[in-house]
Amino acid sequence: MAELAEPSLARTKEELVKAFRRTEILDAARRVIGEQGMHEISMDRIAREAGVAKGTLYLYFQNKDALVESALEYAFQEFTLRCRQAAEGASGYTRKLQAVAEAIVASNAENRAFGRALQERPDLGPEGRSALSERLRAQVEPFVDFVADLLEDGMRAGALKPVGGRRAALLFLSLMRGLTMQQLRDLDPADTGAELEVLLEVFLHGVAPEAKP
Amino acid sequence: MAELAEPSLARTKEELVKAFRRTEILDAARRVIGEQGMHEISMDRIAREAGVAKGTLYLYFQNKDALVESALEYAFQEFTLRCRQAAEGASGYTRKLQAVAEAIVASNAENRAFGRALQERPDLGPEGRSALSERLRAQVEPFVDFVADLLEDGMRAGALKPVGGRRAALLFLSLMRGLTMQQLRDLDPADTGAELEVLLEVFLHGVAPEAKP
Amino acid sequence: MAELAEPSLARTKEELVKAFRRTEILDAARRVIGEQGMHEISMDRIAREAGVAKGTLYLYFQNKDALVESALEYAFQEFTLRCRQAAEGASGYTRKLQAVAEAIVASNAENRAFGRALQERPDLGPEGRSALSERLRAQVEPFVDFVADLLEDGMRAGALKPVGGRRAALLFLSLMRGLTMQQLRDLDPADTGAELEVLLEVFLHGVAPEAKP
Amino acid sequence: MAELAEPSLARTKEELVKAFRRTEILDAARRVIGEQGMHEISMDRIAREAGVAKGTLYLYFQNKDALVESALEYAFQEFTLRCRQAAEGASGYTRKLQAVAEAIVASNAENRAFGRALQERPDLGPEGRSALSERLRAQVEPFVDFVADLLEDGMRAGALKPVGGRRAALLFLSLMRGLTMQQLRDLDPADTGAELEVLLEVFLHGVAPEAKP
DNA sequence: TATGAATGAGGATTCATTCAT
DNA sequence: CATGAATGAATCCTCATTCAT
Repeated sequence: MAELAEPSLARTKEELVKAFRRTEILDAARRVIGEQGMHEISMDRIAREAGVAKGTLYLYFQNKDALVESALEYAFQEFTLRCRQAAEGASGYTRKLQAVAEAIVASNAENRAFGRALQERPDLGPEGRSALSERLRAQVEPFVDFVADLLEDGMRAGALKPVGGRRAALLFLSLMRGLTMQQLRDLDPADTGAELEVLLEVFLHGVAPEAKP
Repeated sequence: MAELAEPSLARTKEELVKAFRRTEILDAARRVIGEQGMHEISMDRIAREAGVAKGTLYLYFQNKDALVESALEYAFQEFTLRCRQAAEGASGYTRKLQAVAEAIVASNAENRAFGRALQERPDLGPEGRSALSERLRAQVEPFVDFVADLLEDGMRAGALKPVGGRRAALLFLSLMRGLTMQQLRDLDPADTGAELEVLLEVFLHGVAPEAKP
Repeated sequence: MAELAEPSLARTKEELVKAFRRTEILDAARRVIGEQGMHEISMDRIAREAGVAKGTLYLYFQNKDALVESALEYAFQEFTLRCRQAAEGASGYTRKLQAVAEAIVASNAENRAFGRALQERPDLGPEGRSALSERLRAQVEPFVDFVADLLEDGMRAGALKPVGGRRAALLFLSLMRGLTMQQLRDLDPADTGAELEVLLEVFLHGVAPEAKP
Repeated sequence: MAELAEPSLARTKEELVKAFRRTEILDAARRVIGEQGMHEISMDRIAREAGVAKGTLYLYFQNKDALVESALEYAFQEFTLRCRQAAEGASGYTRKLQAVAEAIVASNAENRAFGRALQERPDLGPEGRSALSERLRAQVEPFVDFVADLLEDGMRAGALKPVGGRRAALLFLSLMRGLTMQQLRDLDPADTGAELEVLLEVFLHGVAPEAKP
């Protein structure tokens, strides 16, 4: 019986190894992207970072585009998951929002690739609907929707103006992106919390002083 | 006399011609950046667009990076000027802010290079303080300050919460960048106005419904 | 006893299996050569066609050149055998020649590898006396001699001008190669018979002494 | 007036230089093909042989295929021209044929590329109708026709059996190809003349109607 | 000063071959 | 023995930069 089981076990083991290697490469690619940006990376550099030969990359990915794309997808998946988990772990619409915001900040602090990708995606714009774009968009859209749903829950609860969940989500994410880029550039991690607080305050209540009736 | 004057005139004329050529090249580069993005451009393409030989580019710029950098600087200068003029042409802090926002949107609609640059700058981040970064930052900072001043005027007049002009400016510009990127990607120009209105509303008053006393 | 016998039997069996595998690989290689030509084939493709792993090929052949060479040798052997059998099955010099010609045409129709090899051998020429060349020549020469003998039989019987069997054989085979290549390229199989008839007519009546009544 | 003429002169000079370079590269490619065959050549090798940088090749040819194709075309053109001139310089159908045969032999002796190409063309066969094939075929067909016309002239004069000029031409060229390959391989140049004589003898008396006394 | 032909370093990709399992 | 993942040398091609004219 053990003998019968072995092949399937072996197959599973090999698949695990294969999946592990793939992930190692994606991790390496993510690191390189984080350091050099999406546009300056070379297969050589990724291979060195991953500790494999150049040719090996082509065993796991059809070509450079596919590899980069997968790496971004992978980075984004992790990022998304983290944000969703953060939201689940909090109760109340405002706290959920704050949790997501903190997850974004933390993700970015640990892994620059996502911030880079957010910053550099070259495939936006009408002429840029490349294959790369398609797969990434398939990741980005659900995430925007997730934030939008979060905000719409708040609206329904009367905690939010009815500006439309998706619009509000995009505005919120724009603000977060700005913070992310400050982080990438020069922000002292210690200050990020304070900045985030201001950001949420402004998002929720605006910069104008409250009208006194 | 004409003969004596000519050399100096010629020199002046030559300088004019030289400056003109430089601008022509920068314009061409800006167009190419707008079309293909910062990372896909080639010296060949710029030369063709500018109607000069490839070698000529190196008479006016030390290398590709310097040329691209100058082109972005140039695009940014024009953009900045336009925003300042818009602000000057409006009275009252809120109207000034709106005017600036409209100038940003219009700039972007007419010239994609600036939006592209905003989107793709690969040189941010601590390790990315390349020569390119330095010069651009020298442009970006004063512009942020300009917006910050605008907002601080509002604060002083009681029209703004005291969140700090610079912080408020960065938040505002983050929101504007989000809109800019939507524009680049797919936004119907007709809708941009509506989106802008929502954006300003949120920036000023937030998404939370006003507290009812 | 069975146990004692087994090892030798096993060895024999293994040898059979080994020989069989070898032949399978050669067959696969021949098919691939027939489809893609000698120069476009890859070890990968051969392995896939043979249904074995790439590494296995190296258990049976030292390297790609040796494998390709053996495959051509193998194809040529079969071809040669077929021609010899065709000659044996016919009586009379003219009929034998015709039978050989038909065997060549048929071989080529069924298996393009030989025609391909004939067409593409890159190793001819003084500087090209590669290892590949040597082994193939060891196959080609006897075949030319076989045709030469056939023709010399005819000469001896007075049915042929005394131009020398080997020369005549080479001329005959040149003509046949031309027909083979027409076949490879575009010849309608139905027309091949007619072309062959013309070919033999030209060859025979050129070399046959004029009949003096 | 001289000044007006100059630019056009300069242009002509540059064009000459350009054409010269192109020819130099084609010559180099032809040499390399002659030495290593069509399939083993690399752009590196051609560049070295031509004494230019690798990149330079791409100024004159779009890619490797285009270069190889042009080189074969070039080699074939020269070959064709030589054969036609040989035919014009001789009178009488038999002498013309002999002159062409000698031109073929001489071409091949001086320049192996043509023989190689004849030997290796990988683009024959139904599946091989590549772009390369098209251009080469456009060269080969007229040459076959030229030989066919020559032979048909002989037929009309009664010096040839009516087997069809094109068929006869293909048979003749098959025989010549055989001789060419012998040359490439090992034939002593001194013997080539004798072989050629036999070849013509066989070809002619095969196709010539039998003299009826 | 302007040109654009020439350069060659650099990058993506393929594939024969090896070797640990 | 058989496997097929891993390797890395080899190859095509691009493009920023130089320099003779």
